Amino acid sequence: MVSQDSRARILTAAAREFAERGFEGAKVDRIAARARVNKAMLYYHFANKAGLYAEILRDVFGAAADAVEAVPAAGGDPEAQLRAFVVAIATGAVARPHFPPIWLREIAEGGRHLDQAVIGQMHRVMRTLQGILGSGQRLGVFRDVPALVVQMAIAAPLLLFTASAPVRARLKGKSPFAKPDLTPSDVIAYIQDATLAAVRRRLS
Amino acid sequence: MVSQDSRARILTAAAREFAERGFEGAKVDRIAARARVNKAMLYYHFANKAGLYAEILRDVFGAAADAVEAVPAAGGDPEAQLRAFVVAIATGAVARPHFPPIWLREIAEGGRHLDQAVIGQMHRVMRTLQGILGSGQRLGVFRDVPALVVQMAIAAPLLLFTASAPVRARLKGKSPFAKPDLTPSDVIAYIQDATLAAVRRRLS
DNA sequence: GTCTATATTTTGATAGAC
DNA sequence: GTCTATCAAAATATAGAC
Repeated sequence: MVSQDSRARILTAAAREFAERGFEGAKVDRIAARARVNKAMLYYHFANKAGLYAEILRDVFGAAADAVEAVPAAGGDPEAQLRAFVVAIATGAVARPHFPPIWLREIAEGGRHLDQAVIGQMHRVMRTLQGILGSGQRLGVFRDVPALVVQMAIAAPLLLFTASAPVRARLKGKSPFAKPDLTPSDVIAYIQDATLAAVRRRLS
Repeated sequence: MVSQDSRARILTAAAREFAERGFEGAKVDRIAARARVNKAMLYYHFANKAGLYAEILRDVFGAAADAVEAVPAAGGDPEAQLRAFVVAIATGAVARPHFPPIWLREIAEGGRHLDQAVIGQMHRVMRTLQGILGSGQRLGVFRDVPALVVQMAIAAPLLLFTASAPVRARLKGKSPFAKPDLTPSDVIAYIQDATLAAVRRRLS
């Protein structure tokens, strides 16, 4: 159907617009223009700006939760799973480039637009990480660290690194930014190392 | 002078409003109301909304740069300085609670409002960290890691933790958030450990 | 320095024809 | 499903008196 087409185009255009400008900064006219649909079409498919935004939030967080939950399902020892968890968060963020800015903004907003569906998806991520950390503790290889802190120490640098790509590109050439042309892999490797070192039971 | 008073009140009110709502979400009427001044007063002191925002950005980033630069000035071995660097970032963020959300948003925005002054302040922070890492490398206790990655792995979790306080408070009681009532010190200690473990030269 | 009143623009949203 | 035309509210900014 052609309607599916226009609806889908609106969703991708809106994701971009919300990522670049935030909820208030995003303009309905601009979303319609980017999607190459009439503004009235947008209101035919979605109740209003907030409803459109909510749908994108659910999609974005749902994909992250799915990627993360695939990690323990794939098996492996706790250390390998923790490394894979970092990769899952990172690739999820890279695969949907609008995800990091939207998430950062949502946190800064105090979660004003988070509905029950999205909160549930955040819980799925946390439960998965808690599972990995718990199994490591039971095996005696991990010490007892609050999962929320570990989650933040993993996700936050990845989010900031991805979201800051435009700024860093703009500042390129000017000293200490992007000096050695950092790749996502550099960041992933560092966070894997730091996380495992911090979580591992000290042999002493 | 009474004018200083109203000007200062506008600045603090604006910092709060921008932190809570972002540049577009912040409303001039609301800033004036929160500052208990007439809206025309605001335009007497500041050219426009963007000018007011720019002034707050400069203040916010300048304070962070100052706090960070005090660290090497205080001396100590590289490991102690790196720990102190983490504390400086964290206390800077806690002391100005509007700083984390504003910074997160600015990154998500692609640095649209960053002027030369603010970029210079970011450079001061990076240069300081590079100095600490470099001295550790020359002593053979640190390995060679890109300063930008280390900076992100330190600042990002602290920013997210502080900025997410409102969300976490709202979600309190509901499972895996705020389970053991995390304090900033918990996060600081974890990041210090993780950073040092990741940066330290492996003995082997 | 401070206020009232108001101009101007932008923007979210809808009515109604096709 | 799609479009034109348009409304109504909000929001930035200023003129001008005190």
